[in-house]
Amino acid sequence: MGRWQPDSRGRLQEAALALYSERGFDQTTAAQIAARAGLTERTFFRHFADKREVLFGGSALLQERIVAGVAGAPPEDGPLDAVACGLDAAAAMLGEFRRDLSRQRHTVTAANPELRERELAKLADYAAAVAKALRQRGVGEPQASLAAESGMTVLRIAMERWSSGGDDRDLAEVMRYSMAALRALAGGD
Amino acid sequence: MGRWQPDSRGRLQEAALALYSERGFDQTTAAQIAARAGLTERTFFRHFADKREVLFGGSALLQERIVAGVAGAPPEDGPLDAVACGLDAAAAMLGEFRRDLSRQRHTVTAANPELRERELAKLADYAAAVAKALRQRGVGEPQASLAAESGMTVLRIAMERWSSGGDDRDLAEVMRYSMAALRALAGGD
DNA sequence: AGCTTGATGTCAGTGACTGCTATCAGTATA
DNA sequence: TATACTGATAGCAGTCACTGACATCAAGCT
Repeated sequence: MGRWQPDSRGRLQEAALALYSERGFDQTTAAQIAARAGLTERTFFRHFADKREVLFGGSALLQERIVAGVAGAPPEDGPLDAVACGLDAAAAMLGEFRRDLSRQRHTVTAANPELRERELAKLADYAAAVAKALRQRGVGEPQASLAAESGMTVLRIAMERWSSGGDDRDLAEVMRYSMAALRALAGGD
Repeated sequence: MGRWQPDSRGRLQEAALALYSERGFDQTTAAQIAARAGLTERTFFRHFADKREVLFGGSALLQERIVAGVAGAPPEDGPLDAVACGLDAAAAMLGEFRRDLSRQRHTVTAANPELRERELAKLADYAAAVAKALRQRGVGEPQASLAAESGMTVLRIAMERWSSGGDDRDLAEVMRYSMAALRALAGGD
């Protein structure tokens, strides 16, 4: 067996979510998280750029999936249809998580402005990547950015409904429902 | 004359923008900003909650204007039309600023992830307020949130085009153009 | 004159985050 | 088999964002 326990990163993520839930984000220090994971504060900051980032471990992978969904949409699809394919990919990945964990994470991020800020920044990153994928499909500006941002808005609002328990349906269904509502709003006003 | 120079808050805002432009956000300390304004670090933090907030002085007022625009829209207007009225109000206020100052501010915020995060958080605040105003007009969920968020997306993309110099038209025109593009996207797909 | 208020200053402290250096099991290499 | 190398960690010192408690003192009020 190795010199250290395996999966320090995962242990830090678990410890952080637990402590943020129990004591609150502000009342938790990086040193406490590290100690709970059997590591030092210095090591925490080697794995995560800051105290917030530890809650967003899967975001790079999620972004890849969304972009792949958009890029893999049928060529004849319009911008918003392609974005909807990306959302399906996102729902497929997010739906795998246990819903109680999603809810716990949502409770923590909803309770703290700094964490909400970071969440929005992640969504903006996804949107930029999706806009790029749309441009590669031949969509111009500002259509590409508008479609990408609208898609991330739908993702956010659907996640909100889904993880706060306001809507009991499958995540993918909530997303399709929200997307349809958006189209109706803009189109049949 | 008073015991202190007048308008400490304004002096801090000017000093901060100047220093963030000259040396960069990260390379500027709160103490330096305060010193440039003839004040102490402690006083800086009495006026602004943190180092980022000093660049967002007018945001509360802007939010009021947008909400007033939405609330004052003709009663028969649909959600997106009401939001467009809010955007007109925003454009009227933002268009008053000198464009070179807007551009300087935009350059600074675009160059720094923490500042972009804060900008997104402000837009999310506006969106929440707009959604509330729409609900008071009788719009249900998720339509109210979707319309509000879409409106703030349009505001952001239009501001981006306008202040980075990619579009020479009047800000209000750029916003209307972007809003029309969004409607076309969702409707005539 | 005495009292109150409000904006500021002073000081000491906590904690996020960084740079540098040391350690040491595992691995490759001579 | 001995030796150098690598990678993940620990330890330590430092900067700076931000906070709480208390002091100051002009201006206005009674």
